[in-house]
Amino acid sequence: MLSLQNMMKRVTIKDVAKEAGVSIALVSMVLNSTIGPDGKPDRPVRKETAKRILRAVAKLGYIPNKAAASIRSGRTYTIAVITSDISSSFFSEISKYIENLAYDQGYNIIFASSDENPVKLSKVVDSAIRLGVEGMIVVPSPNGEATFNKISGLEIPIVFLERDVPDFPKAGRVLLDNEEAIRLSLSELYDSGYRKIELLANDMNISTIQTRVEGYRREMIKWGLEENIHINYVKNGSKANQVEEVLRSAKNRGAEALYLTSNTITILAMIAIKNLNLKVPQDMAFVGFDYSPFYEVYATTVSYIHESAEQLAYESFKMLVDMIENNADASTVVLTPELIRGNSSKKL
Amino acid sequence: MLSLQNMMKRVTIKDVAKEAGVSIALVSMVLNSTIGPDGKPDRPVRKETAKRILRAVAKLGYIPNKAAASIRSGRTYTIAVITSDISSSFFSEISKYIENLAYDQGYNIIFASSDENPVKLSKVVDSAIRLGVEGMIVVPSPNGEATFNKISGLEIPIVFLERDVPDFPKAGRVLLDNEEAIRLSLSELYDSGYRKIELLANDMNISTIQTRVEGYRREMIKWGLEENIHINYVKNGSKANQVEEVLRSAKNRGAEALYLTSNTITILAMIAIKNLNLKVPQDMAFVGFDYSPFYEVYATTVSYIHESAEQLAYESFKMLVDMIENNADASTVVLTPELIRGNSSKKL
DNA sequence: TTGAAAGCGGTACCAT
DNA sequence: ATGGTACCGCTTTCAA
Repeated sequence: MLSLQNMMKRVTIKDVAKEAGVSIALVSMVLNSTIGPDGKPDRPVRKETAKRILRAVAKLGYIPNKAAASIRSGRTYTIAVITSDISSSFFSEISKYIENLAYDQGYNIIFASSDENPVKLSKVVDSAIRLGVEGMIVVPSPNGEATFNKISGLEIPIVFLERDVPDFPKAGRVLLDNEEAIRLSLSELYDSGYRKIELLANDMNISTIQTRVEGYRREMIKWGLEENIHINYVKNGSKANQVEEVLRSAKNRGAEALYLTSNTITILAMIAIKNLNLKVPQDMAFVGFDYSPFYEVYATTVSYIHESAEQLAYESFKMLVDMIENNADASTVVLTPELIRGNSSKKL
Repeated sequence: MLSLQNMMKRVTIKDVAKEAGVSIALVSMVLNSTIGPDGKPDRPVRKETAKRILRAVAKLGYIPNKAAASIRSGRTYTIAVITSDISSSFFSEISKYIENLAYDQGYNIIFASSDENPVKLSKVVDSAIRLGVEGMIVVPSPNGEATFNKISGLEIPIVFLERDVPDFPKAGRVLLDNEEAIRLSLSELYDSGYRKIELLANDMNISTIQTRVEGYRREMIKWGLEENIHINYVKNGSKANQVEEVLRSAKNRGAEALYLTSNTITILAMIAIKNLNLKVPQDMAFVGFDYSPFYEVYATTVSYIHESAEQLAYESFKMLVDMIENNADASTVVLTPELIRGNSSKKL
């Protein structure tokens, strides 16, 4: 029966109308009617007719053209999800959850990566706008303010995920309680007896990192360990061997433990530690940031700050849809991190 | 200046035409003109006028509505990429390459995961069709034939990536030379002195796995090792502890090495081996399938069959675009695998 | 309960 | 080199 469709032009609403012997307006009505809370369709159509139309739809294999629908209705039911890198395990996990949520609610998702690059960000955002996205969930990359301004200027709702951009009243936010994350991470190391705790961070202009760096400084000072403060920046996009250099120096000056400030940097540090043949936690202890499946194959079980990808996905999607459909005000959701204990931060 | 746009309706081609004092037809022309090989625009428009139009575009911040364009032109410049799981490292790497290629050529990509589930596959495909994709790159999941038939029935070009579906003349294919992959993998183990080589595979109804299983059997027989043939199937979606069970039995019957048939199964095996405290390669040698960043954090360097994600992405995208734009016939590209040697298959 | 027709934002053809 | 206008497939009044 599929062969009937072969070589035929795509079937349109007109074809369905003709087949069912009704007007195209009626077909549209029937196809867009939903069952209301009272159990009946929300459109006044005779059951008979509706059935005839549905039969025609099935017979012809009609698939509505969303583009056509959207230009008239003004709705595209499409949102963009822009992370720094869809191929990163943490963000791709979030993406997957969002994808599934969207599916269930009839939204389409456009995924894109900013590559932490403002030019690329601007390009992908433009493309999303051309496609008519109704909202965006974005993991802000450095120096993206101009682009975010553009989005706001077009009145497109935006939700910042996992990283904040200051002075942006119109954006929703789903963030981690960074102060708590810092406390959890550093206390774990401190309580295990480590004192020479160094920080490792990506050298990126995003507020999340700044907060984490400041928090580190504050905690260390609180413990009277200002002497031991060492903040190591690694250039964004660095490979493991560059991190090895950093760790070698740290080790030379007696570093015992690492406070890691992001998932990316955690993985790089793990590789560097392995390549330097350092034993964990004896030669170098650490608490990582965010779960990664990489941990499963690592020689030592990893302690890390856990933020739920599923919750991040759920909150951001819900907030965005609320902004789109109910014109809800931008709000901020702060998630509480959790410490997962492995051997990488164990007391010696 | 952005504030000018605030609270304004989205600017359309009409506004640009008015601002520039020309007709909308001309605006469309100018915006769609490309620079030909002779260095001049391929549309006859006076430079002066063109400049004026472009200025108006910039001033108003005009962004064309692709949906509107597509319903008239019939082109959406959108393709779907459907892998088994975008959050898997191998496929997300491929996805990223395709994304970048698409960008450069003005195509938009819709990503989706089939979750190796025919029902989910059918859903994501329907949604892609509604969005008007002009072609699809798909990693075939088990029992997807009905869905692939539907796509073909609609005359939508399709390229199968990395896995084959037999009896599908209309689909393009970008595959690995499986015979060569099998030879490379098994010879490496054989040449290193391993004889009790067992196979580990996902229990999935896809031809790629069948081919690899048959190849294993053939090679083992060729070496007079039919006694040692052991094919271990692991249910799709299994966790590492289920693989541990399998490996425990294998070890008990004296298995020395594993021939791994996919990236997923490789990672599961690596985790299981680690959890069982087996030394690699002394207690258990293996050759993995496809690169994964996971290898970087593993205690042993990993030997694996390498297929280039970049090449896979390039070939499949190129083929699909050729089918879309030039009505090219479906063809098959077979990529040659390479063996990357690590210590996991070293001679003892 | 149903149909006619306007119109969404563009593109493509035909005139000029 | 430029403009007029039909038209793409659908939704949305409005009238019947």
